[in-house]
Amino acid sequence: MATLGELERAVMEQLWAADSPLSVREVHQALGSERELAYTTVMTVLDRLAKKDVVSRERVGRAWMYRPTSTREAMVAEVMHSALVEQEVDRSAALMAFVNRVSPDEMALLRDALGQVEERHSSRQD
Amino acid sequence: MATLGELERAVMEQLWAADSPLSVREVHQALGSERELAYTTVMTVLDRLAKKDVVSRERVGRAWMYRPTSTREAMVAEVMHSALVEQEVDRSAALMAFVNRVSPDEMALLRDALGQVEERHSSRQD
DNA sequence: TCAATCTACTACGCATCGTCGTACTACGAC
DNA sequence: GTCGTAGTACGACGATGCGTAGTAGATTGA
Repeated sequence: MATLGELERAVMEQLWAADSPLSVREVHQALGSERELAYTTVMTVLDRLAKKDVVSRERVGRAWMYRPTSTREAMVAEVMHSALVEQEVDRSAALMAFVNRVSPDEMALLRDALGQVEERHSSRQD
Repeated sequence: MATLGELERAVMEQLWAADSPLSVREVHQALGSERELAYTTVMTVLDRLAKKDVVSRERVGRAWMYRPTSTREAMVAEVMHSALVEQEVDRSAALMAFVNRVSPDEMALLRDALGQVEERHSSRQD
């Protein structure tokens, strides 16, 4: 579930960019500006994404409306975490390597995120 | 490069567990206790890993000796980071989601790692 | 010289993904 | 009520990656 194909990813872009569920036709048209694809190609991809639970769908009239099951950021976090908790890996060393690897900007963002979450945890005990 | 197959992963386990480069035969024997594989199967896998630059090899006599190109932890960090820097993703939100997702233990480790790296950076300015 | 060892190359089956066609269904316009 | 259009369901094909292994050829030690 971590790795989507290229077209699958492009379809997800559209769904994430939209603020409401999209039909196959809408995704097809949105992709149309970048690449020419058959309508059924988009349909197949959305179908596969639904089978992988990456998107969910809901019937509206005779059409299905598709939306992502989670935000892009949540998916990224999921990939990051699943890499970390891989068996046998030394998490401490892996996190050290990770922190060493990020840019200064990202490190600052990480520090902020850590601060916010820890603050939230402590304030929950009021 | 992020996703290795199951057998590829098992081979990497052996290489990471060893403290020196291993020959095909050694990897084959090391795997032998868990699963029965043809010698050439292991050879093929090591060959593919070398083509992917996940391992490097060096000739010793008529045989090749294989070793990982990076530690397991560095590979994990790499996967985590490449997920984070994916185009278009809101890094701040992704890092928030990540921090929210880890266990308390992992959060403590993350805080330590961040502290160590930041301290190292500041002390470098002496 | 001969057997053992090692590599290089090829191959096959299966799963996934990009890509699409065909067949069927339902609904609105005439 | 029929017919075209929009929509779905399902199947399929080629490429690629991976698990798996066989065969051919080279090299080396006895």
